[in-house]
Amino acid sequence: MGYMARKSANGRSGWKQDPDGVRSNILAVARAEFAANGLSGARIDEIAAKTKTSKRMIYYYFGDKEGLYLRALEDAYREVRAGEAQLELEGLSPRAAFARLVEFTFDHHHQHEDFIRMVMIENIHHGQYLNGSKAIGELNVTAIDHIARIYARGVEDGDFRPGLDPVELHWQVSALCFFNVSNRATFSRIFGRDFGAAQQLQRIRHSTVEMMLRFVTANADSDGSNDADRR
Amino acid sequence: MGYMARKSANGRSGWKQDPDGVRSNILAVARAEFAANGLSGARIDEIAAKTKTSKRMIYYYFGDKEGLYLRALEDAYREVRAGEAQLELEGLSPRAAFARLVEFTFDHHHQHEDFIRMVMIENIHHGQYLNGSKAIGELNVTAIDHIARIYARGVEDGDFRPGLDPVELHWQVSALCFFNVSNRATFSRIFGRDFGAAQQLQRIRHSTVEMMLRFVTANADSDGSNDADRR
Amino acid sequence: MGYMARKSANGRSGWKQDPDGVRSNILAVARAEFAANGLSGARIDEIAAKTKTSKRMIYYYFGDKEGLYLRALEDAYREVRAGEAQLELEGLSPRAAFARLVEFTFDHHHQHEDFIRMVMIENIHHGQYLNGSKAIGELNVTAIDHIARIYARGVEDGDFRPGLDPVELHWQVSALCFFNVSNRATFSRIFGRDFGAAQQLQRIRHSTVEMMLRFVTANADSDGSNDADRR
Amino acid sequence: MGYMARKSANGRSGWKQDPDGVRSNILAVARAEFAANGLSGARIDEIAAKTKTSKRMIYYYFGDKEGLYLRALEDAYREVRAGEAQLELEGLSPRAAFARLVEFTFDHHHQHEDFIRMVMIENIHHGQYLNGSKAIGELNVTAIDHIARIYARGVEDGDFRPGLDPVELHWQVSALCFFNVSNRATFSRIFGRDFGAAQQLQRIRHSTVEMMLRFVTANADSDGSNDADRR
DNA sequence: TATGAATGAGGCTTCATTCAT
DNA sequence: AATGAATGAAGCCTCATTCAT
Repeated sequence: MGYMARKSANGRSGWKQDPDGVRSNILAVARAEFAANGLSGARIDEIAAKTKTSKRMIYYYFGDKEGLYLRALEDAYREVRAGEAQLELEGLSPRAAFARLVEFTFDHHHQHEDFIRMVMIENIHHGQYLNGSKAIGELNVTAIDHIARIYARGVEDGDFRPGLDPVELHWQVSALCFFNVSNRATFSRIFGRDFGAAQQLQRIRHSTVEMMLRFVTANADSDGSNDADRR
Repeated sequence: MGYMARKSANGRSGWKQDPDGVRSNILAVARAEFAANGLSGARIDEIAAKTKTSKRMIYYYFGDKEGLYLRALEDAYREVRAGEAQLELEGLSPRAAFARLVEFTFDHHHQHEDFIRMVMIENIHHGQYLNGSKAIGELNVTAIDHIARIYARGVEDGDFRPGLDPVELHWQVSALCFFNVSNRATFSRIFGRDFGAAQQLQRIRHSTVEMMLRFVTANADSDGSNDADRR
Repeated sequence: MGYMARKSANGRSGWKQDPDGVRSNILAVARAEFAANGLSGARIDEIAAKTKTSKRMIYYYFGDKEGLYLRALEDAYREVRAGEAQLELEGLSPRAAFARLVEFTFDHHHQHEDFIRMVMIENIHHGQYLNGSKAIGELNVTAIDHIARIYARGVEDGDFRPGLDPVELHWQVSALCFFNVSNRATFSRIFGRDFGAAQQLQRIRHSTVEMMLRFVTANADSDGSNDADRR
Repeated sequence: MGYMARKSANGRSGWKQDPDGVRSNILAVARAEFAANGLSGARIDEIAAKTKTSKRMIYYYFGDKEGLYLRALEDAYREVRAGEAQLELEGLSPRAAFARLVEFTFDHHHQHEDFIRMVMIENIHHGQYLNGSKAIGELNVTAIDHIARIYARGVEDGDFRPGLDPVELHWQVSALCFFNVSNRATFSRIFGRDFGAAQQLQRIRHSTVEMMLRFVTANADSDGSNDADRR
């Protein structure tokens, strides 16, 4: 729609040409294909076929397969981060906000399997494409903001124990939520249980929230953090 | 080594004929290559070149690329499970044993990056090869035993709260330990911090143990598990 | 020639781009190679080498070896049927027309050994490729027309006996004419006589016409068709 | 059974070894495979797998694939000729004997599809293997005897017209009977009729006999053999 | 006589990419 | 901006055959 405006602006509305539309169409198809098959597994021909345009246009706009992959990857991050930005937590208590954040992350990951898969694929490639990306830097700075703010409020209130690192908290939440999507296939196979089933999902979602809350909560007594406590 | 014995047994050590040796040599190379490049990214020619034998023998023993991949995957599971079986926890208290188990899992995953990558790759393929594996069933039955036993002892002692599912505990430990290896590349890039650095690793390892202990510990008071507690 | 016209039409005769020309060139070469060596005996490399274009184009236009084979087979049928359509029999008496048809078939088969060989090869493959062909249906509908018309006229005139099936007549003519080409090699070897020699060919051609005429001719007396007549 | 005798003769009946048995087992399997798939289409591995012995033995006994093929081809001829020798025609009238011979040939070909296919395949190869065979000469001399004798008797009786060539008669009978098996697949496909169906087979069998009888029968009047007769 | 292991050569096919308009 | 035709390089795999015992 943004590009529609631009199109009519140049007074050529009868035209078939629509650069931005073509680009985003290609990107959407590419992301799905890369997510489904990996970088080397995806086929340019297949992507082109599912596109509204031709194979030649992919090269015209993205240079080569790796260029297309990188753009699709960046795009996936962009969309997911935009979704996360919607989250409204300011009115809640630190505990409630933190719980909400974990639940949201859990659900969000669950709903964006393509994104999860793109990240898996990029890690398979040792993050080499992301390392070469200029665009990725600006995208993720804010990812840590939510959790840092909530945690700070919780510590201030005396509800959360001090000394924890927001990035590590984010790391832990990510691990618990990401794994549930990324490793579902093998885990389900090995343990003969469908980890994608609604009920199972609910149980794990609940445990995840609980686990994170227990981790940040300021205990009256021991904090369980030193080896002496193992006894 | 089994085949070495056989080889020296027939007194013809200058000889080529050694099926088991050839097979395991191929498998070792294949695992490394698949782990490094994925299924479609790995090259049979490359694998063959790094082998003591020829490309032809790969087909002789494994049929095709997918057959080789599956065997390499099964083999990776087999080796990792064998390593886990070494763990001695019986003499320890439940808390100490549980902590030890988590540390072990963390370290073990860290030391077996190829295995982690094989599992990632298999998940990229939606677990389709593992689903077709007959051998995988018997391999993972015992994976849950350790944790189930420790947890049971902890509950008995009153140290751990009852009502938790050992498979889910295993799932959580796995998530926290797996993610640290699998997503290190992208996470490091995005947050500008090296999550593979020794110090960082130690911090996360410690937090992981702590998080799991806090999760299972029977609290005198609140358990933080219900929504009402969020307030 | 169709494509030559197109080529000169755009005034760029030095040019490579000529899909139809490339396609038909490949098909012509492929037919010859398949006819000479069979489906598995023919080599894509060999076909490509004899082509004006590259091996890659074979796959571009025909998908795979079997696709190429099927098209070559269809093409062989198409050409032969087109040749048969040239036959002008309307001015002749039924006997003369029938004789002419048999002679034509005999000569035509003789002149199109590649076609004969393609049909042999396809029968070696149990007709499986032809069974999968959509194009073949429309090609052969008219094959029976000539003979049916002539036979009808002959019956009307009282020259031919009624009750015969045009398809079976066609079958018999085909058998006698086809075999002469298809089995010449073994027959010549076994009976120590060159069945491809001009004189021998003439004798057999003559006998074939005679045999067919005797078969359809309405006899005044006995028709030789029932067992009682064997005596 | 022949070789069993020889085996016990050498007093080694406890042995597994049985050269002739192994040989004939290989040959039987090979013939079936070659007949089914052609020379280049057949697989040595496949043949070996269906054998009671190993692939190595094929090379031990037959040298190479072509050697095996030639022996299988010769064997097929041998068996078929032996079957034909069983035919008893002496007590019948020339007409009845001739009819019987045609019927027999028709049925015999129908029942020995593998033989038909071997001959087709050998013709695809321009008879090159048969040309190199020493054994084939002695096998087929007698093939013409039956028909020559019957024809001579018929001419003597005045029943058959003189001047025909027994080899050509054999050629015509062969053509009509062979084609029915060899080209059944394509013919059925093209004319949408199952030429292998029992009823259809009976009709063609009957026509074939009739056609040959009409061809040899001495007519009172015209014989339809010269061009003048076409009018 | 018999055999499992091994193999070089060559087959078919796919892939990302560029050409020429 | 857009395109159908064309392609070199390289991938996977199969085959008949031989080796060494």
